Amino acid sequence: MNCEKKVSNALIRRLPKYYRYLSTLQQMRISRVSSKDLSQRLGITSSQVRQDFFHFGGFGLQGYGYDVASLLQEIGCILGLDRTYNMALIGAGNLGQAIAKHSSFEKRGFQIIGVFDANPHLIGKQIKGIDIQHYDQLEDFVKRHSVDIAVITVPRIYAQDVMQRVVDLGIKGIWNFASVELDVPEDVSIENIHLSESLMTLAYEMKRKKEKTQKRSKPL
Amino acid sequence: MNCEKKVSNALIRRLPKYYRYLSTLQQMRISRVSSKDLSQRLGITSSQVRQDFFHFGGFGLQGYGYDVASLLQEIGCILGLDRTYNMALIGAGNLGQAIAKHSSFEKRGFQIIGVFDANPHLIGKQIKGIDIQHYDQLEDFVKRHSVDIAVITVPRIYAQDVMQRVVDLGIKGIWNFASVELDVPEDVSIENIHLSESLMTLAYEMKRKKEKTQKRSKPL
DNA sequence: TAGATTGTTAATCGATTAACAATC
DNA sequence: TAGATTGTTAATCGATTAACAATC
Repeated sequence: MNCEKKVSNALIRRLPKYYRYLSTLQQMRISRVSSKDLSQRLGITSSQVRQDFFHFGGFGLQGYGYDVASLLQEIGCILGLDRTYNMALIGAGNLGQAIAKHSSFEKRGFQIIGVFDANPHLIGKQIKGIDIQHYDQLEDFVKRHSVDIAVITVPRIYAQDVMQRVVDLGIKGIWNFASVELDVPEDVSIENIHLSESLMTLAYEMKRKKEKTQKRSKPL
Repeated sequence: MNCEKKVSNALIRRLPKYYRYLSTLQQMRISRVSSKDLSQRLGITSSQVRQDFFHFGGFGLQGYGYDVASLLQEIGCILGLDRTYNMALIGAGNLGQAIAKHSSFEKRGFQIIGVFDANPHLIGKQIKGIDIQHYDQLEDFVKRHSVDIAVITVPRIYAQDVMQRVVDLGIKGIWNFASVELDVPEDVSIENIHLSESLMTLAYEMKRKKEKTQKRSKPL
């Protein structure tokens, strides 16, 4: 019944924020929330909050607000968090190992079931009880296990090749940490974590704020 | 002369992408690029590319295109990459250590000069030749060194406190990896890397594409 | 009932795209 | 000069905000 209208990218990016805040509300045993509460917390207008939920059919009750538990469930369902995802991590360097050890994804149903690297010194070592296997064994592993998402934490120069291999093996989700724009086929989803882009954006913001402050303190 | 018109968030996010691609072009010794080339590479329209650069005054030459070297320099300057940034990393857990060891930021002028943690077992160990110091020594360190950016890689529950401390010490830039929305003062810039939000977005995209494929293969 | 707050349409705002004159 | 490609304005598109009727 929903999913028909186009969902803007901006809205998609807000959904996890709603989800996260609603989770904390639930932990705090708060059962009810208004669009105004939500808007203040996320720094947007209450109009937008209502418009966002209306987009998916509207989950609230006039004069009351939204029920935290059911709203959380609805958004979780929209986001596809009502299932688990198996992930294979490729590239067991510093970042890859840190991601693999990061436990908070598991709670949301994202579990790393295989770790791969091409460096022979790493093969056989364990991360969180998972053996690091050689990259050549990826194909075999994917055939024997259901892998939903490939986490790419290899150096940038290998990223395109790894992506191609992963796509050829039929994996439809890619979480890419290499700082390259990967061209994926239409039926494959990709999410990028571009650390250096984030730092550049931070530098830009800092520069702009500094200029503004200086201009204010030194008027002509 | 520039910086007067408002720069949209969407445009700010494109600047690092231009910058990165121009860097690779320069490495490949390609000295000239057209808005069409750039647009195809980044998956946007050439109109937008020209509009983007026009926003900052226009860096091209009619009938020729853009000079890679000078465009790179201009964008670097806009982004504030024409200087170096000293960073203090707070939270030397898995993710923190991985970030500290990640060498690619240094090349762009972002250098980690101090690492802090509250865990006594970590104090005195080294990451890339930098001693891990106790969090209590942060204040002293900031007084003796120029710290531009604080990298927050502590568990989410401590993030708000760490942010407050860092802001009180006069640091104007925060790179936050904890999955909370931090309320920073107006003169402080913050960039968030929200890994779990990224994963949720990926889950959403995968779900949507799956539905589309199923609908196509099983029409009523 | 009166008060509160959503659902929903319409208005506004801003970003993207189209178009073409300018000019190298 | 002719061809190419930007600079720049105008048109379009889409997202956000405003407003208020609906209704709990």
